[in-house]
Amino acid sequence: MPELPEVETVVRDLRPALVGRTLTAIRRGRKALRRPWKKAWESLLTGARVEAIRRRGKWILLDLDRGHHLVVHLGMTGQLTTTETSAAEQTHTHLVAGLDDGRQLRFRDTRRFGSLTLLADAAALDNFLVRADLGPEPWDLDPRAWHERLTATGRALKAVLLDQRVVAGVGNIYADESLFEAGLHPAVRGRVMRPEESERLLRAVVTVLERAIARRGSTIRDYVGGSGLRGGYQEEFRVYGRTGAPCVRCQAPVLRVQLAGRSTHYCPSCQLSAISDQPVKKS
DNA sequence: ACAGGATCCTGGGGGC
DNA sequence: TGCCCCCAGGATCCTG
Repeated sequence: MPELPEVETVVRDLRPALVGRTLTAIRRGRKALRRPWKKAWESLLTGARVEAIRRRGKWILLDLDRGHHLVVHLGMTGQLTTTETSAAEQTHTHLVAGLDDGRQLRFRDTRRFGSLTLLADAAALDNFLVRADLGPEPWDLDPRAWHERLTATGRALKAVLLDQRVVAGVGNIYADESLFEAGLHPAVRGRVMRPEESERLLRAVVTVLERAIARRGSTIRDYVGGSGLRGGYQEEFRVYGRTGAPCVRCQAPVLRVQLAGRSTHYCPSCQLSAISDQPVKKS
């Protein structure tokens, strides 16, 4: 579910609620998540104080005193929230951490594509992020390097945008919305991009992500921010999930195809491109 | 090296 | 009500 704007919203919500707090009791559920949980982490976390909370791509990083880092990925349906201890525990809650102000930090994830990992020190965190091979945050991308990366591949733009090694944080929603913003067809091959088109796409990605952050991300079904509030950007979708509905610019029906294994939504008129005539499987 | 497909998991919605 | 199929904000492993 959560892409960069949603993860950023969770981090911003949790910052005032967590920084300076000490974790008290830790309770971990029985079901496995995407990465194995080690029992020893429970005692390492108990008594640890949260020094900072940050985001890198779609990863949430909790910096603890004693040098540990708790790394959280929300997968498709993950929720990381603080709540009153008295709040009823929802189904699919996999971690509950007491806080020294009497509240609780909870991790809930219906589909269990998310993960919780405790890393021992800064070196282990560096190693973890190196292995994840994360590309730059969108606003740190050098336009020339971005253009070179695009033209070095025969993949469709949609596939490149979803590749966390190229740019960190973009997922299915914001890839489609960015391509619409840039007026580029999702099936265009990176190889044929001209410098001004690459730059237009990069600007579109940044613009769309910033708009989405301002609206606290998008809630389609599961997503909530760190305080439990839903996002609002889904009200501003121009193509994502609007199959068959009229394009907001030209009224042509929005199309949906499969691309890079994901549902892809676009306006065949506004995102028409002379170089986009590659066959695309209808779905 | 690269691209595409299958896979992990649960739940909701639509059609019959 | 039940059943079956398709769909879902992601990452990773396997194949060709």
